[in-house]
Amino acid sequence: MAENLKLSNQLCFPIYALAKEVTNLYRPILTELDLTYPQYLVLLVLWEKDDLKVSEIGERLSLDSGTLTPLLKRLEQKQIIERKRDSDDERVVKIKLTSKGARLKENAECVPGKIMESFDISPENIGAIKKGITDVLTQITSKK
Amino acid sequence: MAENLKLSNQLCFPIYALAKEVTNLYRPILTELDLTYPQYLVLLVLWEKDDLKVSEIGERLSLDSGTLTPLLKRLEQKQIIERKRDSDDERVVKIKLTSKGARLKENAECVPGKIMESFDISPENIGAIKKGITDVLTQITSKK
DNA sequence: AAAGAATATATTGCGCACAATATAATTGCG
DNA sequence: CGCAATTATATTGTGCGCAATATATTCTTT
Repeated sequence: MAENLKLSNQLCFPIYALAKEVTNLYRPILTELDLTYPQYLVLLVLWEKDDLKVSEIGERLSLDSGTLTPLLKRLEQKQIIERKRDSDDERVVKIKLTSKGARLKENAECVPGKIMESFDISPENIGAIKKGITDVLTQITSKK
Repeated sequence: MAENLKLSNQLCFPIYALAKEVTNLYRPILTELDLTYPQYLVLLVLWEKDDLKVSEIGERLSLDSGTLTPLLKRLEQKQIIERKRDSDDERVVKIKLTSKGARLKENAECVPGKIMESFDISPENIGAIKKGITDVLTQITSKK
């Protein structure tokens, strides 16, 4: 068998598999907060800086409007955010946390810790792995 | 702002983002073969060992029947595989490559090379990154 | 000021990914 | 043997993720 087509020789399959495992790791924890992992990511962005355009959230997370629009509408339905057209530029939709959305942050404080418990690795090793991953990531994305 | 909720301090976000970038990298290449990345993964498994149960493919790729059944039906429609109930145990569906599916392998030989061109990293570094990722992966999955 | 280009978001359609449930076949136990 | 438990796949429903396209607004150029 051609070596290059063996699953065990693939680099990308572990990346794909790990990403799935990671979101599975978050699932039970985030379900308690009635959130999905992508919704949680959007909130991480908003907790850091509120009142953003859809496109600004998209840039941060590499997600387009086809993904974000329905996701944001679901967050709106849960009254975690507000979507409002910008009066200065009616093309723009600004996303603002509601008070409920802002308060949710306190409940989310414990999430990273719970996740890290599953990673039974030293902080240094985590740093090294993260560096490896982000290096590959910046390389791929810079190539476009 | 609480440091632990900063996006830039997350380990899992780069993993999530990298997995998306990777499938985006495969997309134009696999589109030429009329395949998606998960379909390609199924074929990697079958090219290595043919005539597998749905569950055996699922174990290999960590995918359940909810994902695989429709995916395999699409591969069947493209006449790349055959789905047939096992006569010994009618609960089991065996997946076999068609001659077209077997021939597709030749056209796929070039895929890993094209992908690796996008990773402008030395083989040693790729190996190290892969090790880091698979280590985390086995750790998480062994914890269940 | 009007027409056309550019921009921002929304919509549609398709294919995963996974939980929950359903269906059908097989096995095991009394 | 007969029936409950188990096993294997299928179905349903929800939520991404992304390409392609649509719609609406703003900017540009003349």
